[in-house]
Amino acid sequence: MLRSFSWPILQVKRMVDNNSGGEADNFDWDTEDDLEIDNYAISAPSGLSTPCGEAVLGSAEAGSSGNSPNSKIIDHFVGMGFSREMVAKVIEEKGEENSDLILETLLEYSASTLPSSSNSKLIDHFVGMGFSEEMVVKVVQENGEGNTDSILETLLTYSALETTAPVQQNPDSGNCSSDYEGSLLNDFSDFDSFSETEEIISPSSEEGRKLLHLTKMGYSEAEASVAMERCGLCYLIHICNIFLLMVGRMSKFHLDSIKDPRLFNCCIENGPDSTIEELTDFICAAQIAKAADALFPLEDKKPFSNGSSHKKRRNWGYDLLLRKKKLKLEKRFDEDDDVVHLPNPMIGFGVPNEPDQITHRVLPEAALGPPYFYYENVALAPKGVWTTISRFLYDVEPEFVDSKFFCAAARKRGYVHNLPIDNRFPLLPFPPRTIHEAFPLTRKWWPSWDTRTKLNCLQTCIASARLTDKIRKALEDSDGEPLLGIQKFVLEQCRKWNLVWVGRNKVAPLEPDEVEMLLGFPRNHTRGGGISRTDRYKSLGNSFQIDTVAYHFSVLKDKFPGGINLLSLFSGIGGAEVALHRLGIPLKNVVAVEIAEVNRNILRSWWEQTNQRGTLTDIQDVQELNGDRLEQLIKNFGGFDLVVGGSPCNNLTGSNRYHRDGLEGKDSALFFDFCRILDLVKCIMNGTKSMIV
DNA sequence: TTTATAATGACTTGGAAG
DNA sequence: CTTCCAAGTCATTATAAA
Repeated sequence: MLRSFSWPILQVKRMVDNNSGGEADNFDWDTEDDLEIDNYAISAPSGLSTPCGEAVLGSAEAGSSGNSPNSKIIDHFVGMGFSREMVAKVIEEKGEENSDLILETLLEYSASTLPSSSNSKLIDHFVGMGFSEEMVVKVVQENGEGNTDSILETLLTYSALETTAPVQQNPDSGNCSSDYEGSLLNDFSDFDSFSETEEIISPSSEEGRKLLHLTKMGYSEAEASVAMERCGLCYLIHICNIFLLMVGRMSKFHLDSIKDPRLFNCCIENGPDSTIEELTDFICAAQIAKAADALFPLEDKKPFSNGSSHKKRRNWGYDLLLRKKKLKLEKRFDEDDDVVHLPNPMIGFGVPNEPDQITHRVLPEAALGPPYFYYENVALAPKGVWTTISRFLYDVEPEFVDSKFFCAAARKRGYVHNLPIDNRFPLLPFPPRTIHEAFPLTRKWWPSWDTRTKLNCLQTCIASARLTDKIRKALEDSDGEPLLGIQKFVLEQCRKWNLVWVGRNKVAPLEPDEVEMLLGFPRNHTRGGGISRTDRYKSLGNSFQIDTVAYHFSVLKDKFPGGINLLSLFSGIGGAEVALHRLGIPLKNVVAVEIAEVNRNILRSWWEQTNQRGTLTDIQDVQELNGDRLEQLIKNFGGFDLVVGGSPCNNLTGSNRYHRDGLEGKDSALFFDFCRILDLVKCIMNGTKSMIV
């Protein structure tokens, strides 16, 4: 199942490879824009056209809290990417009761703005892969719609051969016979407003130089220069996606809450007059141009001296923005793609004492170390999340493992890493593998009808005393064997809250030290030092399962007998450090980045009481870890051997009923900082190497 | 102000049943 | 094939207590 995992980006890359005869600049940058805008108009409150964070919020609120009774449903569809005007009109026509009908009509209207395409979904599919719309339409006409494989083949052939085909502008872009010209014109005027900022970007102006300088804070020059070798277009898309994410963040949150140092500093340097357009436009243009220069070195060397090419590149960035919107939209009714099938049983490439071990895999070239990297997050994330994570991490297939194969509690996690997978070995002694082994005293009180042998995932909260009391009373009411209904209720709650039997009719949540034991940490690892009991549960619930992670890390023991330099992002209570230590891999230099002070204290005191001989460097926030800082750190001890991180899951996990927003969520978006930092480390280390060689 | 406590579903998946 | 059901999930928020 996992083997048949296919990553669309690979196809894009293949296309670029075929096309790499120095003619890649014939790639159609421009023509899709108009079509896409027609199809997926940006609605006004998306934040691109308003001057600042406060204003963005203001307008969004004005939009959602208006006195119109159906403003909520309008917002719903606007959030899906339709223009407000179109939604309002459709609701007026169809009423607001039947949301399916509304959606259908909206899609119909959107599709009707596509120029005479017989199957817009099919075309969008291939356009989404990176082919130009013209080419796709042509090929579909030639080959028919039936055989998608032959369409893809032909497209690949065309993009390899067709190096001199004139790029045809869509002549109908302003001639669209849609009922929504008003909204479309508005959208165009939004785009036009970007031209006002063009001179800011030009390096000939004072501000331009200042702003240009800012890019260095995130992406070093070295990075751009090796971008071509690394992964071609994939890299460009990567940069664009980071940008898109920032746009998303900016439109969602107050300007004060923007932590990205590039944007933040840009705000400061540019003064309070800076607008969202200026900031995002700058970052987009600068980064895309930078990447494009690395990609197409034969083209104009000066990134901004040619107005039209600059505009093309920039438009391509917005094209991507639109494309991403479209993807989101497609997900609503086309769920063929983007589904990662979790293996059953969830054993990844293999776990100790189980058959079906896989000891060989071929990693994409861009993924190869040094450094080794290891990324972790919840397996059961919303649809598409793991596809995105994998794409951003060099298309490495995630390894999904349930920690119930290592200890007495389940923990379904995905791990994306470039570690070798042969000759793994487990930590010894084995931890208790069943509830009874882990908590022998509970056996006496464990009823026969509670058939659990493993606990469910250890989370950050525990059951209330009222619940356990309720269970006790329900059981005391029945004499002897409780009624089936009672059994069912009790068992349901026990599974939900991981309750164990501690007395007659008495269930209880686990104690913090019991959680420590299950997760493989030393007893009292999180105890004392000023942390509250509530926060212990929270920190532990957010941590690695040591035996699982150590099993994956075990292959490093032979490779680094003299010790390891570790960059630990989102290090929490130090799961990675503890795992390596328990494997007997010496820790030479550890840079741990962790936002919570209590967690940093826990790691620090563990470091001191385990008599570590290396050095531990604390950093508060991943977003203060920029290129300069990393360059300095890497210079100090010659590079990192391993970069580990499990970025926040709270916007991905099913437990979150309030803000399960996916990778764009406030906290889970920090995943992209993991990517950014890993990128920087790779580039700096490669740069250093080539200078030495 | 910090900490503890209690109340609060949605979404996805796999598999059985029809 | 579709429909239904069971199971599971690194959580957030409001409020009371310390």
